[in-house]
Amino acid sequence: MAVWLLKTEPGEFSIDDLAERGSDGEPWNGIRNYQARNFLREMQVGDLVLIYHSACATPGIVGLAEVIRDAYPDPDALNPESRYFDPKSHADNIRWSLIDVRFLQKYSAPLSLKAIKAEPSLGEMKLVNSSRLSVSPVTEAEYQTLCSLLHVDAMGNALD
DNA sequence: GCCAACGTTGGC
DNA sequence: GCCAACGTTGGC
Repeated sequence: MAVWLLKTEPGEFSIDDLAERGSDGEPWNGIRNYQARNFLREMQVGDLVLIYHSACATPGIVGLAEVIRDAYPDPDALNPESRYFDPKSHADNIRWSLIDVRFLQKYSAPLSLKAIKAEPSLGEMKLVNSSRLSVSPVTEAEYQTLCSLLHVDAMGNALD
């Protein structure tokens, strides 16, 4: 089971919005970057997903989700009415993919980007050194360190 | 709102 | 296939 990190702007779609979706989950659409898309295609049902809030007052990791549907072609790419319309995609060749995720946890104490950057052993995180990538893998070691800083277990439950 | 970083596009 | 122009991301 792999661990990933997905960015979202809370003004667009926040961890609270994901929580409201409950077990139905949410299609994580709108990824329009090849590197990010390729990571999406590697994701599998059951993989864990750290949810990161960007472009907000305190950017950081705010919660945990899980993948509930493997990557599939993004129908928005074919819809001229969609903000995610892609004129270069065609019905027999859609360039973009998405996955579905569902809410697991909202951390009572989020982990800020500032705190992540302050931890030397997290210096190789894609989040840190490839800062514009909206979908990125998290290594097992990185995940353990993050959980430790968040004071949670691997399933996001608070440790006291 | 500024702007640095960087991915994408398209002319040549 | 190079690279300048352009658009987007996202921290600050």
